[in-house]
Amino acid sequence: MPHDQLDSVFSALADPTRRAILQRLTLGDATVAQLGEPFAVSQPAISKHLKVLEQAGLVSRTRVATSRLSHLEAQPLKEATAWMQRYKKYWNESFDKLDSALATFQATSPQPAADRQNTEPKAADHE
Amino acid sequence: MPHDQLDSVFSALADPTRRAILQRLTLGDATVAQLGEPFAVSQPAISKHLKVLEQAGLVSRTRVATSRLSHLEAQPLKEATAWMQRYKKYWNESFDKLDSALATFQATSPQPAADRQNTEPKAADHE
DNA sequence: CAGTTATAGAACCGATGGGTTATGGATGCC
DNA sequence: GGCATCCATAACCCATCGGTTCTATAACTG
Repeated sequence: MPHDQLDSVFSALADPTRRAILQRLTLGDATVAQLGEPFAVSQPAISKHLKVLEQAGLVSRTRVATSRLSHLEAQPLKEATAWMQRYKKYWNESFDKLDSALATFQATSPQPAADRQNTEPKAADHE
Repeated sequence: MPHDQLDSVFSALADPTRRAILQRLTLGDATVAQLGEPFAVSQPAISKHLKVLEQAGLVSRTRVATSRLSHLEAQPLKEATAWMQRYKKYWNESFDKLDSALATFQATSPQPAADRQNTEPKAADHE
């Protein structure tokens, strides 16, 4: 999963209205009007949310008569979960591991005052 | 996990620099300067990212001499994952279930054209 | 074909986000 | 105490976001 897809999925999920829409879609496909009904916002606002969800790959849409049915596409959630799973082993890490990071290099100029340093990640490739 | 905590966790994760910082922290605690080193941004920018991560509960910080060490706190990731797990059963849903949603009510005024309707979620409580 | 329904798009607005530079505060060192 | 180092805060800029209202388009209905 490329960065920007994670970007778009996480930022789509960052909005409570959009999360509620996804939850609603677990009950089955729905029209824009139906999806908007629980919320005190205008119809274009819902359309915008759906567009965000669609671009994140979380929703697909099909025309049915004058309506457009939204359908939950959960695959990106699977991939986002996969990304988070990397951190599983840190979920219940004991507190006395706070100091586990050790100095493993002596690098350039002004060293930070503390001597608990880590290896340089350098060109960390952002995932 | 309350909404706004999910909000802050997901929006914290929506930024690639912040995700990279989290990943860096799996190697061990680090100073602000160390965390910023891989990125072509100013020091205050990193401080801001750390503040966002801290407020999302993803990072804790302790003073050590003049530095402040950031420590990964993965617990919110566990909870965010738990939220996503609700969708697990939709991850590999077969396509012919597109129509699985059935009309289960005949409600108010203008019915959408399609007859594949769902039960009204009404006052869906946003999770 | 005219009208109605369902939705999308355009234009706008205030708030927020990520970035900057400049400055201030806390701590360690001589 | 004075200075250097590490970091945070303030003030600002511009882009994006979530919302609005108004209008346009697409498809059924009579």
